[in-house]
Amino acid sequence: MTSFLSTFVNKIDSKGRVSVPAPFRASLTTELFQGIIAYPSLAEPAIDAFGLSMLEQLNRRVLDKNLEDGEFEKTLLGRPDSIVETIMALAHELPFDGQGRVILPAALIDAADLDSQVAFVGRGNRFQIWNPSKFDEKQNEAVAKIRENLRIGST
Amino acid sequence: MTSFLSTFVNKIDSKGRVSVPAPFRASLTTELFQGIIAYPSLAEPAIDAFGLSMLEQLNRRVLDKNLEDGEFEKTLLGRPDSIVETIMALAHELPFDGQGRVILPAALIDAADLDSQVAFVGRGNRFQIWNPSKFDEKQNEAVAKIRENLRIGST
DNA sequence: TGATATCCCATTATATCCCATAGGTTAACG
DNA sequence: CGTTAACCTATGGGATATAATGGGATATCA
Repeated sequence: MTSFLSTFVNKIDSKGRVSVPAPFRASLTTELFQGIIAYPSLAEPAIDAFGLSMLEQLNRRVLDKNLEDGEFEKTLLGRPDSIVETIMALAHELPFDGQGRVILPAALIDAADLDSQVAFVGRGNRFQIWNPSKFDEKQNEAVAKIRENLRIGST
Repeated sequence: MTSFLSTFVNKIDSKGRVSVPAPFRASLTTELFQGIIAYPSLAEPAIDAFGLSMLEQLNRRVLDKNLEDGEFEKTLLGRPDSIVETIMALAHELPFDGQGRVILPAALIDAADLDSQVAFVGRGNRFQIWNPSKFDEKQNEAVAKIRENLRIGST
């Protein structure tokens, strides 16, 4: 099972390139497509990302479901509101260059409000890309909330 | 598994030609027919498209289903009202030119209300061609709906 | 033979390849 | 045990390749 851990902050260079942290790349060495799938998070101001096989798993599940229902028409018609279809349209295939960098498309830069530096945040089976200062805030809030709950629970 | 991802906006030139995005063409390199199958979406103001092998796969499944149901008459007599057969009649084979472009027939231009620019929208196992501004609306609605569901689900 | 579609070549912006360097870490070795 | 060597990661930049697009010339068809 591929697994993304820890947080790394890297620079976006003048050509828009940014190094994917080596430990994350190491989790993707077995992927056929050497690169990442990335799309704007629908829940947060960040980019969600993982390897191609994760996406294909999603895709195959949709197709299999249609076919096993005998509803192959759905493959033709699509389901305009399906989450998977919406994400397919938003997702980008970002290949690694020889040095393990990717170029983030403008749409993703905007969605996560990225600047010169980006934070790669491990989330287990996927990872996220954040504006480092926004992530700090988010993280502090999350930690505070957990501590608050612990405090209440322990009294 | 061929898979169409992301959204690309390209121009229709004065001769009616439009480049199919290189990543989509790359997903079709193994196809016998070098081009796309395209038909007006029955669900949305857009063009649905994929490679020939996907069409053949669907065709085969319809035939198999008729035969295993013992409904041989359907194969011989046809079911003019079946979705698959209706789409067969609406579909166009659009070959790539040397530069990977296709010419969209007037019927498809009309169906999707296309103008000088078109959006190629990856949908996993197929892709769509939209008027870019109409697609923006559609996509924004879809994202808003998903966010709404997330918000409700998380409370 | 006129209209439409196909082939071929040119152009420009962008992305990719390749090489180079700096810093840090690990390995090797006297 | 300390010093040197080898390596890897992140980063930078010049040269090259590719994608999208435009347009002239040729072929095809009714």
